[in-house]
Amino acid sequence: MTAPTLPTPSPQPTTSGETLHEPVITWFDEHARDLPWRRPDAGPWGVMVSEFMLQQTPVSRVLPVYEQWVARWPRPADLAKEAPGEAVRAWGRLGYPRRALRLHGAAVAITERHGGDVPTEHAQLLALPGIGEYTAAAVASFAYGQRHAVLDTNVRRVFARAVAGVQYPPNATTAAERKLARALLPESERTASRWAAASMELGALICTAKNESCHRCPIAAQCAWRLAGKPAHDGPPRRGQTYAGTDRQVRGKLLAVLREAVTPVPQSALDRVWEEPVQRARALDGLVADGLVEPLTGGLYRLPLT
DNA sequence: CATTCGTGGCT
DNA sequence: TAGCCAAGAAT
Repeated sequence: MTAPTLPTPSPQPTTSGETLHEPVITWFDEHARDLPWRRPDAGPWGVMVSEFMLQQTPVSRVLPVYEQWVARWPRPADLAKEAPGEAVRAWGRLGYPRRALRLHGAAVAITERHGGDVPTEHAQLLALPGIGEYTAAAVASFAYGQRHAVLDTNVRRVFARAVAGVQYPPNATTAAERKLARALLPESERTASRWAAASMELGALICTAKNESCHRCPIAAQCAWRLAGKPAHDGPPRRGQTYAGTDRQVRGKLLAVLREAVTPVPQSALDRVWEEPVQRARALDGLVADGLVEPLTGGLYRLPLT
């Protein structure tokens, strides 16, 4: 606190990991949300279930469904022995129901190939259906405390602002971002996994896409974007996701009917969800092709039993 | 590398 | 109100 006898650092990289880790982790220790998948009793399977559900889906919507899932299927083997359609039904209205199918498939693979335990190796996780670069790193880091660059949309935004000095990261993850994430990764496993969770939480709570709260940010003083006067994003506008009138909307309506049905549904019932017959048929075909819907003889449909 | 794939709350 | 946005993966 006194006598700054050390020479002023002024390092080459304007933002080193050391200048970020400590304040962000300290902030996290104080402000982290108490989420069920962060509690010790969640275990690797709970972490994995949460990661599937959180893909493109807000925490608030995941919470109730997560609780139901882990209560009903406390281990991968419990889910594996269910019909895949039950996973789709229990997915409810979380969206992107293929995730439910993939999570079920991952549970089957874990049961068959890994003795029922969520694998610990990044490469093994990556080989499971529905697990990509981000989720593999997240599970390895959050569930097993390993040292991985966990690069989700929140972390990418934090890096874009704090380090690159721009408002938003590129549309798709770039090699430069991966390189930066690795360079900023703390040396020790323990610190690296905390850093992963902390930097993600910072993006989710403080360094948000809109209405960011710089006044509460632990690294505001070093943030390149803020220091530059928070310039607005320039370049091509980011493609908005349209929804109304798309096949996705039709698929959603079709699947909603099938989720509610206890017995196979006749074609006529599905026809009522959408007027336009060509698009309706295309959407239903797509669901069948994706394995989300099982066609039976006699024009009946149901959620997949196998 | 660009698209596709749900859903609902918020501004 | 009509976008905009939310812990991506697969193709």
